[in-house]
Amino acid sequence: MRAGLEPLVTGATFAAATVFRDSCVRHQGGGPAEFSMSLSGASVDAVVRRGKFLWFVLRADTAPPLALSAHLGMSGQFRSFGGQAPAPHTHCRARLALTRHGELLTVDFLDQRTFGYLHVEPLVPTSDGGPGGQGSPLPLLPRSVAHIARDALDPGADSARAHKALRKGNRAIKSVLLDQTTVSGIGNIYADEALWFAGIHPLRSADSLTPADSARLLASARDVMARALAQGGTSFDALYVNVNGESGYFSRDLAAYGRFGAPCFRCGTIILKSTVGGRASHWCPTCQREPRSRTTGTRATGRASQES
DNA sequence: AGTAGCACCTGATTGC
DNA sequence: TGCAATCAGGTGCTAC
Repeated sequence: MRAGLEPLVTGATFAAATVFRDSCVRHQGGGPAEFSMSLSGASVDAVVRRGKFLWFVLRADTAPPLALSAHLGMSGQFRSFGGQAPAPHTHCRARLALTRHGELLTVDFLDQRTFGYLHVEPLVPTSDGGPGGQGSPLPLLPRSVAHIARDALDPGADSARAHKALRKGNRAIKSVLLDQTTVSGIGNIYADEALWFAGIHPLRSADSLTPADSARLLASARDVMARALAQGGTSFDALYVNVNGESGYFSRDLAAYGRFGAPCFRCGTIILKSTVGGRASHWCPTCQREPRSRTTGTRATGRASQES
């Protein structure tokens, strides 16, 4: 999504912003009026991503500099239209009108499940140093992204630090992968895929991983995310499309997620499904062996009954 | 301090 | 055909 937006909006200027559902700007203290006012006349210098957080860096004529931050939640999309835009879709929560080289550009924010949001907020110095994230020209992050760790694919990520963070605590390793303050960008699908590739059971406690385990796991996560990115993401239906409304193709290549009851591609064992930390989880009981109870004698937390 | 659980929503699908 | 229950790719707050 970031890569699709960047060439369209870099150098463009916001002319107007219309909010169709107030809750999509719920993090904007002054509501829709403040949101529209903050954007009006602002130009876009860059489009940056860190994990699942995306932001448009606004030209810095203010102190502190500002960004238009976005999170797509579960079902958010951006759709762009050049020239005359069609009537807004039922799920269109906000419409952004921009101009560039005298041309009109419309960017709609659609979101069926309304977990996504937009807001204009200050950019602050990063706590982890270096560039703000992919696409960023500045060592700054939106205030609401300051607590998010670097992306698994961020070339500037400190992998020694990531390995250490990944192996901390006794939570299920899958829960740690989903915790965006450890390593960001890994969601429920890519967590299951990374664990399958690395041969690690989702309920293994994080502190039971060896350094070799965590290295293999992070490498698997990077690999699956890079392959998904090259195919335009993981689309199951019309809810997950790019800025032109087109689907990605990675769902064809999933090895674990959504394959409950089907044979493992490595060993043929039937893939199981259960919940870990409240999230649907899929794994091969042969390639990803069940953790034995730990030295404390307690059972793995979050263990749930398996579906038959 | 760290973590589990729930709240926040809409809509498609499944089962009765 | 209708209605209720269930499920969905995320995050952050609250209560333990």
